[in-house]
Parts: sequence; structure tokens; C-alpha cells
Amino acid sequence: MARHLITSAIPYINGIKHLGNLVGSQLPADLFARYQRARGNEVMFICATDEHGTPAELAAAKAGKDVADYCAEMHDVQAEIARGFRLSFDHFGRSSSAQNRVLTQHFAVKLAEAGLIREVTEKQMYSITDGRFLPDRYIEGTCPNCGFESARGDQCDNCTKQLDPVDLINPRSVISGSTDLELRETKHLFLRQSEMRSKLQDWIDSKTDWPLLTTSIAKKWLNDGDGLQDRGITRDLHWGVPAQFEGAPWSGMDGKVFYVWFDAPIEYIAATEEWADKTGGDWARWWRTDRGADDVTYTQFMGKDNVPFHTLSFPATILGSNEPWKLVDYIKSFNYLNYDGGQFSTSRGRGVFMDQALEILPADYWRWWLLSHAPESADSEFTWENFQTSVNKDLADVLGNFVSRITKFCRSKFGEALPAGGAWGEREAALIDELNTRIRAYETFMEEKEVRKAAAELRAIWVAGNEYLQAAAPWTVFKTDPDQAAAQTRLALNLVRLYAVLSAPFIPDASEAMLAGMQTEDRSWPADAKAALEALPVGHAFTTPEVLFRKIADEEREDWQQRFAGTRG
RNA sequence: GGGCCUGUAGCUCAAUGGUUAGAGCAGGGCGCUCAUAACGCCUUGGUUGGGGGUUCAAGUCCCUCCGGGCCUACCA
Repeated sequence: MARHLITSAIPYINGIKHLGNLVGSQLPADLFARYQRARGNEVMFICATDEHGTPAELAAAKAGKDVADYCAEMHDVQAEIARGFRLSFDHFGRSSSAQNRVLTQHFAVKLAEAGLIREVTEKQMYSITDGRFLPDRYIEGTCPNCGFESARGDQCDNCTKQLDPVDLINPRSVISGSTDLELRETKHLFLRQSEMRSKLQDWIDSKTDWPLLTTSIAKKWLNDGDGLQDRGITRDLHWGVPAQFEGAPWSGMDGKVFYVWFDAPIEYIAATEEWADKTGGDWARWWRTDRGADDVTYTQFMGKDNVPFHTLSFPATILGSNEPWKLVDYIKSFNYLNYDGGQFSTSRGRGVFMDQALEILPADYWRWWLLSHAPESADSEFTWENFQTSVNKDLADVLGNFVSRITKFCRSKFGEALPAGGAWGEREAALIDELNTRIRAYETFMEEKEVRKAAAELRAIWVAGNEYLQAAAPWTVFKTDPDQAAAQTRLALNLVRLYAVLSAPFIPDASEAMLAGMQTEDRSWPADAKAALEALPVGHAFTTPEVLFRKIADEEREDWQQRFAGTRG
């Protein structure tokens, strides 16, 4: 039995994520996790909320809440929504956990022992009114290049020129609007990634089967300009893992915390510890190659914005520690999902957010569309028309109607149990051949994390059932040869169970509904289609399920189109 | 500015340099009547963004121009 460690990029705590965030990491990770479990493999599927950083502090302040309370509340909200989408995490952790604090500090010490931490004193903008140092993006002013009045400290959105906050004319705090800014000296810890460059380069070069998107971003960072740069791993914030602690090999870091991007990936490990503490399980056999993790296959899922941190920073942390931690084996990255001619926008409330999606339709509808249109090779686009068409055609007509037509046919002609009599012939043999071929193809696409191709293959498997029924025509055969019609009907009812098993990673609720209808708990993966189509024997009782997927009407679609065009309300 | 990705049928997407560029949806025709007005079969539709080049052979490789997108290290 293979062992799969699967992590999804951890969503930021600040607010509810939109469908683009979902399809970029959590959903495909869940698909893979469910598939591996269905194949009988041992799976540890980890996700968490990424809770530290400036935006969390500001969002909490805006909500008038203590940041810890705010994060706890938002974590529960996100966890509830994740359950709603049937994301099957073994554990949904929190980067603010005690386990992560200990582990993050541990890694920092190990990196320091390896000579990979250096202290840097630099000058940064401090807002006296806000009482905090401001990240470049939290400073606005007039662009010295083009005169644009809302240029950010890092870049002017009008002329795209790269800026430094000190370049801005009349700089002000984005938070308070205050112009009471000054440059202050501050000391930070830097991870000497430049020292790790050739090691990381060799590692990336060895990953010839990774998505182009993943390796090209990594190589860009490795080779751009002077090559991989050292990176600050601390910040002047209150909310985070304290950078000064008992046993720290440095001093003068009081009141500072580790940068979110240092502690966030470490949370993958810490979340597994959280899981172990909760369940009594053994986290080390997933993460320590000296403690049983050497046979683990580790796959990460993320949007393209996360790639540099997962291909370079986090591996630098792992490798630099000189400890036997499990390193990622495959990084599946995704492009962005756009919304109806533009981008999803959290700030402008443009697009569909996860909570809203579930208010409108059940999880499976969204899961199917998102996964079958996953932005793998390029950015892809959500349109309501496309969504409506896919749901109505693929789910309602092809799959749902198949279940409906065969169960109702059987009920009316034979009653609600698999009828006896008849035998299979050439047509059935041909179907079995096709199914075997397609199921093997489906497995291959799933193993390769080719999400859209897997979805297309699954759909083709559904279509094969309709083709068979149409060609066999048991409703006609029944008039002259009821035994033969019974054999055909038995096969088709077994197809329903087979479809439930194969479709479960994509549409778990519908899969359960199909199994419930067939009154079986048999979820065994079809090693051979012939055997799978004999799983439910003659006389096995079933119930005719309710409509599996309802159709989306034009009026509904238009209504939603209006509702989600502008501001979230 | 630099780097990367991308442009293929009306739409969404496929195609290790190798038959006549393929699917789904939409459109047209036929069939079926078990079914959620569902299903099946057949079919229309392409100067592969433009131009040039390499090659026996180019959607695929090279150059160039045009369009779309992302990243560019202190948002996360």
C-alpha cells in the first residue's frame, strides 16, 4: 500500500476565499486525496489557515476584535465552508498553533547552526500614528515618474514603474492616511538562500516531470539577475511566531515575529503534529525519513503565486536544517481562474465566493465545473453560461439521467431488485473492453494529476453507459425476450454502482446518493470491469434515487449573473 | 524595462516534429421512446493570431510583429 502525503496551499485567514482560490489548491488536492484513498492507499491530507501577517492584524482591528479572537472565528468559518465543499482534510490546522510556534523556532535555530541566518539592519518606513512599520504596499503617495497620486510604495499602478517608498512624493499610510512617516532602523534575520542556490538548482533540475509552470517560476528566481537572493524571514509585527525566544542564538529581536512565508509552509508539518496530538497518531512517519517517512510520496497543490515559496524558500528551510525531513516529490501548480471577463476581486466583491456558491447550489455542481475546467495550462475563465451548460449537460443529462432512466425502467418492468435471467453477449463484451480501457486511462490521468483530462475521461465513461443502453434497447428487447432485457438491465444497474465508485473523487455527494440508491456499501475500485459489473447480484434490492442533479434554468443563471457582477452584498 | 506563459472550429479545450489538426458544447439532419424535453447516430464548421525561416515533414522548432495574461523578491 502506497503512502501519500498531500498538502494544499494554506488559505489566508483574512476573509472568505473565492472560487479561484478553491480551484487553485484545495479542490484539486482533495480530488487527489480522495482518489488515492479510493485506490486503497494510505493518505495524510493536510491543510490549515495561514493566520499571521499584517492583513490579519488590520482586518481584526477593522472588525474591532483581538487578532487571536478574529483568527479563531475566521478559522471556524473557513473550516465550515471547507466541510461544505466536502474537502476531506485529515486535519485543517492553524499556523498560529503552539505546534507551529515550536517547530518554526526549531527550524530557525537549525538554520542558524548551519550558518544560514544572518542579521541585517536596514531602514524601513515607520508610521508614528499607526504605531507600526509599514510594508511597502501599505504606503501610498504621488509617483515621482508619472505624477499618479495613488502609487504604492513598491510599484506605481499607473506607469508600472518599480518604486521604493522613499521615492514617493507626499507619502502616507494606507491604513490611517497619516503622513507622519519616518525612516527607522530595524534589525531582521535573513535566510541565506543564496548559499543554497546550487543545491536548489540541482534539485529543481532533477524534477523533469513537474508542470512547466512550476519549474519555470523556480528557475526564474534561481537565475534572475544575480541569482537567488537572501530573504528576510522576520517582520516588525506583534501577531506571529516570536523571533526572540528561549534558546535563540541571537538577541535584539524582541517584539519581532517570523515572516508568514517562513512559518506558513512549516505549518504543513505542524498541522500533522496537531493531528497527531488530537488523534494519537504518529506524525513523524509522514515527515521524518528517519522515522518511517522514506516511503512517502509527497504532493503539494497550489496557485502559481505560491510557487516561489514552495520550490525555493521552504526547500531551503528543509534542506538547510540538515535534518532528515521529507521533501516534496511533486508540485502541482495552477494558473488563475478569471470571472466573466475579468478577475475575481476580493476587495471589490467581484465573482463568487465560497460561502455564496454553497448558498446557490450543492458542492458537487461546483466541484465538477471547477475541476473539469481547472486552469492547468493557462488562466481559465468562469462564465455563467459555461457553468450552466456543463452542469445541465454533464451532470444532469449524461450522468443523472442515466441513473434515472435505468432505475425507473427496471422498477416499471421488473420491480426494485436486479432481475434474473439472460446472458451477456458481444455487445456487453465490447462495453467491458471499452470500460477497461477508459478506466485505465482515467487512473493514469489521476496519477499524473491531469485534472481536466481525468474529468473528460470520466465523462466518456458515463457516456458509454448511455451508448450501451441505446444500442441494447432493453425496452424493446423486453417485448420479445424479457430474460435478455433482464441481463441488460442488471448490467446497467451495476454501472450505476461503478459510476458511483469512479466519480466519488469529483462528486462525492452524488456518489453517496448513487450507492445509497443501489443499497450497497461496496466501494471497491474496479480492477476489472467485468467483475465490477457483477458486483450486485440477481435479486439485489435497490431504491430509485431522487433526481441526482437538477438543471439550472436560464432565469436563475441571469439572476446570479446580476447578483455577482458587482459588490458583495 | 526584464522574464515566463498563452493565442487552434461560434464557445471551452486536445494534439512525444510524422496519416486527412481532434473532443465536448452550440448549429443542422436522422433515430429512439426507458429517462430530468432526456439518450444515441450522422453531420456543418479550421489559411492553427500575421509575416518570414529551418526541415523530407511545422499547430509543434527559430526570428519578427500583433493580441491576452502572470511574475518581478516588503500583500499573502
